[in-house]
Amino acid sequence: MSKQLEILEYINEKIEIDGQAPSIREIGAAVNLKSTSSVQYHLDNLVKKGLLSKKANQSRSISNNKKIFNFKSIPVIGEISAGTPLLAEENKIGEIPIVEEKYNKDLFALKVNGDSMIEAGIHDGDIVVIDKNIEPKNGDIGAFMINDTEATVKYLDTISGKKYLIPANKNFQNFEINENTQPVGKVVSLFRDI
Amino acid sequence: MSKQLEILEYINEKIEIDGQAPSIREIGAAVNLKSTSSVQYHLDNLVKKGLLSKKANQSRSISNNKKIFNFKSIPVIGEISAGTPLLAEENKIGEIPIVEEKYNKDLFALKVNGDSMIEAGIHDGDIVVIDKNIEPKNGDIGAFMINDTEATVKYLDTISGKKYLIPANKNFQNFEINENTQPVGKVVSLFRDI
DNA sequence: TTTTTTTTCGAACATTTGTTCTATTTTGTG
DNA sequence: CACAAAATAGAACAAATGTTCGAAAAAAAA
Repeated sequence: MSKQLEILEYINEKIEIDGQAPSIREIGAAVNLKSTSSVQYHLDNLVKKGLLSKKANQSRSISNNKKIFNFKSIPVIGEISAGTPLLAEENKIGEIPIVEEKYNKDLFALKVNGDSMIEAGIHDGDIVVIDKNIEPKNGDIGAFMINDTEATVKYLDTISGKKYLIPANKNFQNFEINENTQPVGKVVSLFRDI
Repeated sequence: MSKQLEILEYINEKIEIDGQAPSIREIGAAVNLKSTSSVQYHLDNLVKKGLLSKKANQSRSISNNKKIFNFKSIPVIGEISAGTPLLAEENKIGEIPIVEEKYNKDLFALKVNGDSMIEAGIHDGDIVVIDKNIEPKNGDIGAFMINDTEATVKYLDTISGKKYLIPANKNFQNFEINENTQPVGKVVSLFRDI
């Protein structure tokens, strides 16, 4: 393997493991180059090739120029303990990753319970991502809090002037929205482990 | 805001933006502390509290001790260009994030085309994650290459001794596996934007 | 107020680290 | 082989950086 590649791989590995780039001398030691200038020589070439960046006169400032996919994570909410707010830490059962472009701070995820939405392709155990920032409109799938104790995922629609939560399952009944039903947000995506 | 918090936030911000921790003097300049030892004083306390870590005598080695969710990404394959291998770079239409614990190098994702699996809750446009490392068994949902030109997602099962690819849609027909049908892997999870 | 504790400063020092220069060695090529 | 190019070494230097100490200032407590 060429020295250049060896250096590149060592740097990437070091950044991955330590979260910090190595110093010139550390690189030299790792790839068996006894002189810092030998390392500099290869670093210069790697920078010229556009494979690395570094700041002048700043220690451990090497960074690789890979296209970076940045991910954020959002909390996953499971069963809701009585009397706790939906997003309380104790209801959290995990985190799921979201690409940065889709992320916003009003996103969270809910583990779906039951088969009431199975005809919409939402299965028991699926995790749905909800955007609190988007109020579900007629025809949307949304998350709703009922009596502050239960979170449910349903279609929202208006029938003869009245608003209903509508399951996607013939075995379930529509539920007329009352003052104890609060919209939480719109379902924007879905995850499933098979 | 307390100096300690101010320092903590500056460090986190700096790491986020630069991908590299600040030096003691940079911190001092940012939070208005004229002496490096004043900064050290607060850093020591933050380390004692367990909020930060740092390596002795190593520049820019401060790291925050947040619980880190590490994410990896896997390629998403769209339409397969004729004559190209399934995972060819030109067939790639994006990346999706995967939590590190679930990740392995044999994972990739496929954008689903059509409604043939809709009764299994897999819709047109969904993205299914496939593990090339797991050969689909009877009853599993798997990805298969047909004639090296088309990737399809179907149930696999044996009927009267013959192996079939079985759609989850009454309007589609079973397809008997022949020598031009190659299993690619098992479908292990699913993503959908709604 | 007095006392104690917390916080800040200044300066000096020791390492670490990046930079630059020239010379030597190795490698590739005609 | 002779020559040129690429790669490595060595050393010296400058700058960045972490560390430590004692004293002063500020804030909190008694």
